[in-house]
Amino acid sequence: MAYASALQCLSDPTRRQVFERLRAGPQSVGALAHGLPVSRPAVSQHLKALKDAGLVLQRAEGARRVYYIDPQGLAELRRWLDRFWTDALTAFKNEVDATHGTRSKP
Amino acid sequence: MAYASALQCLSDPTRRQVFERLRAGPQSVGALAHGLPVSRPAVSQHLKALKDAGLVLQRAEGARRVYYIDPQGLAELRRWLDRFWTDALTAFKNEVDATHGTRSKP
DNA sequence: CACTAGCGTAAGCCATTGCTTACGGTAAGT
DNA sequence: ACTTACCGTAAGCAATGGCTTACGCTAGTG
Repeated sequence: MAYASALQCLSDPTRRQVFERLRAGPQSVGALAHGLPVSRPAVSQHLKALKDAGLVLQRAEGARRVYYIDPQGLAELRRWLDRFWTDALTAFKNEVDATHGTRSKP
Repeated sequence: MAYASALQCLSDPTRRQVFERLRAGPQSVGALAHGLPVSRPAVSQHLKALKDAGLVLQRAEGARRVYYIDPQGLAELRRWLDRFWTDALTAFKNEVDATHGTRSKP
């Protein structure tokens, strides 16, 4: 259940901002910090959290570290949400049928 | 951007547990609290948060309040994630093409 | 009209956490 | 080799947030 850490990561607005900036493509830490309302170490910590959650990957490019989105992390989150979605919909439909058509508690 | 509050809601493990219990179908507050490792008021507060985030709905059934999942909240979260997913994939593919095939910076 | 069941809300406490400053360590440039 | 750029980590702090106990209110029941 890695979606738990992913959800917790994406709950923080600043961290989500970092993640969304990565959506356009790979970026270095400094480039990410430039334009965000927090310091560079803060961005670094957010990136570590995102990496631990399996949402981003990293490659060294000289002295700078370039981060980019890990599709697998997003995929797992999507699977969880999709499963949840279908389950909730069937439960919803069942409830409508039970309440509407016949008696709900025989 | 209501997905923000939805994400923050689902980040807490206990609150997510409450939400997942609702996946099977509508339930009252007491029924939800029974079996969870927290007190009933705690569950009540979680339900309020989920309701404010647009993830659950409520109906009065005599003295008891029955909560159930709001498909719309899930739908919005799904839309956000899907959009993110496609964007990230195209960026990923573009990067692979640029790094692999031709020059990345003309 | 009491009395109970079922919830929501308020106040308070404690843990978590996000941010900053400060420091250390590696890579590139001169 | 010295300096600069770039980054991760540690420590410390202030704020957020989840849980509990206590209280008040409404809906049924005798």
